[in-house]
Amino acid sequence: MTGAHAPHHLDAGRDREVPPRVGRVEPDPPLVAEGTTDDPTLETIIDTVIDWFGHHGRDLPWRHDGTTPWAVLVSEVMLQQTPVVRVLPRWTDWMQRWPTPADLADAPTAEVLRAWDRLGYPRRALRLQECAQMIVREHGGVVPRGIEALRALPGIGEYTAAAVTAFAHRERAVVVDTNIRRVLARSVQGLALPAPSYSAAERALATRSLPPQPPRSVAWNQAVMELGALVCTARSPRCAQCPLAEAGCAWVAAGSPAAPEGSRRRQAFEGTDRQLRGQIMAVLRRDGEATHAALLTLDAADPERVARCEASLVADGLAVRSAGRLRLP
DNA sequence: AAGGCGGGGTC
DNA sequence: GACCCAGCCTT
Repeated sequence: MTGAHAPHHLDAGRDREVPPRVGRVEPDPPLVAEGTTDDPTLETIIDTVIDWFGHHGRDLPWRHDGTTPWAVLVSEVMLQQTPVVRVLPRWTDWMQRWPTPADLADAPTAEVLRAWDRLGYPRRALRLQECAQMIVREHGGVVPRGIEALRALPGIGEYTAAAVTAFAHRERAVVVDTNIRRVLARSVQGLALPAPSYSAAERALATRSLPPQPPRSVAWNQAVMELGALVCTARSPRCAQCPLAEAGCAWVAAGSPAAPEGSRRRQAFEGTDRQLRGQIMAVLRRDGEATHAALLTLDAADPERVARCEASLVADGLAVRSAGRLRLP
């Protein structure tokens, strides 16, 4: 890490001169890579969004020049379903404590779970440590290159493999997260929101939208994700501040139609096993262990549920039984 | 394709 | 109180 605190435009600035204005300011590279396009509207969108990122992108620490591929991978895992602001302090502490895969591989798992704190989905912490161990054992302690090798690591799926390829290795990758899905759904497809489940058609659209070569592809990955996070948000999109509103956004052009009345029932959380598991893990993080009797007080009305959750935590490797108590592994 | 899996901020 | 968040994994 250089320690530099260059304001904004970190990645775009490093990868490519930011175009001074909307529109094409230089010829594109030959369209050799699969999934590229010569659609002028799409080209305008790409240049516009990259330019916007140069001025408005956040100065996030894992974007700093010199951040190791491992540190980028850790950030991506932490960011799986957890907002940036909550990840920031945990990531900083984590990387200071365990800077390399070998460091994390050798750490006591109980300490790993404690350091994960309340980021949620603590199975991710277990998988991250397993991931570090696999990197040490099978890749000489170095984060491997290539989507296939990355996806073989525990906890690394399609998105994270692509994100590590783009943001750590600076190679071309089809990165599609919830932000990018939403920006493409609106700006290209004219939809208020993407469909609930990710489709092959969306993957094809993202592939088609991706510039043919790095560093421009990487700048696009980063910029479009940031636009979705800061401007083209799920709930109240800030279209007045959006560089695409008058540069070809299909949704705005269509009059920003509302989403069809969605009956997507979300899972409830109150009263679920997921909630109780979280409460049990909070006790274990604090005390290291707990008796069954103590855990029963978390839901005195339903001892079966407590027992079920304890058992599932053990089955997941998040806790172990020892001397009649539940404790961190 | 659907459902489980945390936790907290926001509207 | 419902919705959302740089998803992954199993069924």
